[in-house]
Amino acid sequence: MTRVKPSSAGEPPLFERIADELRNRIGSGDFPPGTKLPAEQEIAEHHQVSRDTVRRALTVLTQEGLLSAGRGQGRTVRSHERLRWHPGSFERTSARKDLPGSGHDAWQADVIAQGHAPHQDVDLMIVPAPAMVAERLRTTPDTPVVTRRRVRHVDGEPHQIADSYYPMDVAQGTAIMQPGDVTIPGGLMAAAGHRQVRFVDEIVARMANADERQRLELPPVTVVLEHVRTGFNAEDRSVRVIVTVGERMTIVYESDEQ
Amino acid sequence: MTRVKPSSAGEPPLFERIADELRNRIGSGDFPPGTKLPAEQEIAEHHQVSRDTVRRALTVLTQEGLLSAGRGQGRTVRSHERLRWHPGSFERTSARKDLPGSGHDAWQADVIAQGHAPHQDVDLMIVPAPAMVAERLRTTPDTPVVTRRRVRHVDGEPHQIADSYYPMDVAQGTAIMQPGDVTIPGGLMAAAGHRQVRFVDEIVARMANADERQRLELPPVTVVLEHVRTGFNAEDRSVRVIVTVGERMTIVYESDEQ
DNA sequence: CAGTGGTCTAGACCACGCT
DNA sequence: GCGTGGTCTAGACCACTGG
Repeated sequence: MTRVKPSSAGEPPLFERIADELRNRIGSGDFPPGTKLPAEQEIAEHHQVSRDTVRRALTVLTQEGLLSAGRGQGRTVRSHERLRWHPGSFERTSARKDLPGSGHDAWQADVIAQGHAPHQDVDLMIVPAPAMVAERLRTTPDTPVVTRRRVRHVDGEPHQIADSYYPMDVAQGTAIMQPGDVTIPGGLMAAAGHRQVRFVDEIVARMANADERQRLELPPVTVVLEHVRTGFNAEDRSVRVIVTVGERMTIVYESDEQ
Repeated sequence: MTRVKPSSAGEPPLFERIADELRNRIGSGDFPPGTKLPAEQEIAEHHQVSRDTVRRALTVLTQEGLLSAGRGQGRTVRSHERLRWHPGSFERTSARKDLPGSGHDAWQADVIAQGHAPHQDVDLMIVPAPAMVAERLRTTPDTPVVTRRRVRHVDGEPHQIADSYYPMDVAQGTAIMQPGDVTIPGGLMAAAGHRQVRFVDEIVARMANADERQRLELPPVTVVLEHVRTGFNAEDRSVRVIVTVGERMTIVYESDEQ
């Protein structure tokens, strides 16, 4: 049944119809998350099409984030839950959310509130500034900058990258240079004597690059959200850039209530 | 030259190396926007691989938004300019940006400021509420709602979709029901007697669906940004949902200066 | 080692745009 | 109508995972 007719007149191509059918069955709960799909061969015989046609359908669904991939593993329906992230409240309410001594920053508190377990790995490095960062820190590309590279995990799975970049002179001799996952009440910027009084956020959708695919353990050709926050101090100098990249997350901004 | 070696040991697959090479040549200005690439056959012969392998490389680049596609048209390098959109300022500064009688709303002013020509098509319809909208308007799916469906063009090309949804009782008998591209100083909500005092924005990256591909004239499998704004009135009732979907745009939020 | 997905080929036919 | 990209097939071989 559900037999797909060979490329009939005018209508959408075979692989697209197969993709649509599978997408519907996933969406309708027919194939709940965790379900292992039949092998490509099997689906091909079932629909009376070539294996390659089935592969094209499955590739589309994989790129949409609905299926996992992997040699020798078969294909599994992924959970489609999206974690909500509130970058707007990160700075403003940090004083309230950072329970002193609790060891939880605003992101971790946010994840816990959504019923999941957060965890992050942090690497402290000095690197030549990537072009995008250099531009925002108003310096020349390849100038050395301090970066704290974070991979944030949720329930043990890598979930988002959050790399922050500081000019050398800002970071030098402050808590910013402290390695590991440190939580400082009031935030690293304040500890460094640079109160962040203003920020600009830029949000973009794009494909993950090779580095991101590796750090987040993503299949090839995956869509990610990129959020770049540039922070300015009281002298209106940009003193920090935070690049956050994640798949399957929802960024949430709420207007100030009045 | 630039001859790709046949699938050698351990290293990345052929099609990926070809994709990387072309991506670099595009990025380095070797193939500036507007350049027409050689035909698939030609590239295949040049690299001594099958046409299918070349197609896979080109498909990746197309999905990354670097190339245009199309039967009988060849492949062209697309402009990679991203338009900046400031949804945060849309509501707050609308009073300043809506020059009375100028016929320009905040979005149009934003586009003009970036040196481009805006234009929008508006359709007024009454439709059953899509699940996502129903949820945010706190009603049941398929309840009739009023929608103003916009396609916003930049320099004559479709650029983003901006569909707003209102509960029937809110829209009834107000300027919201006025067809066409109307610009009302102060905004439609105010004209309808519902001052929007608070909003929640949700931002997601995903693949374009069939409807969006058609309205925005996108190739299959394209990444889009989706921005959903839910507006609340003084009684904290959600009275409007605006769904904005666009490719190659940057969403910008700026913190309030102090 | 059996089964699965990932890469690659060679060829066929179709649909569409351009000139 | 020619040249282009889009779909589809059949088959080969490889790389990885799991029992």
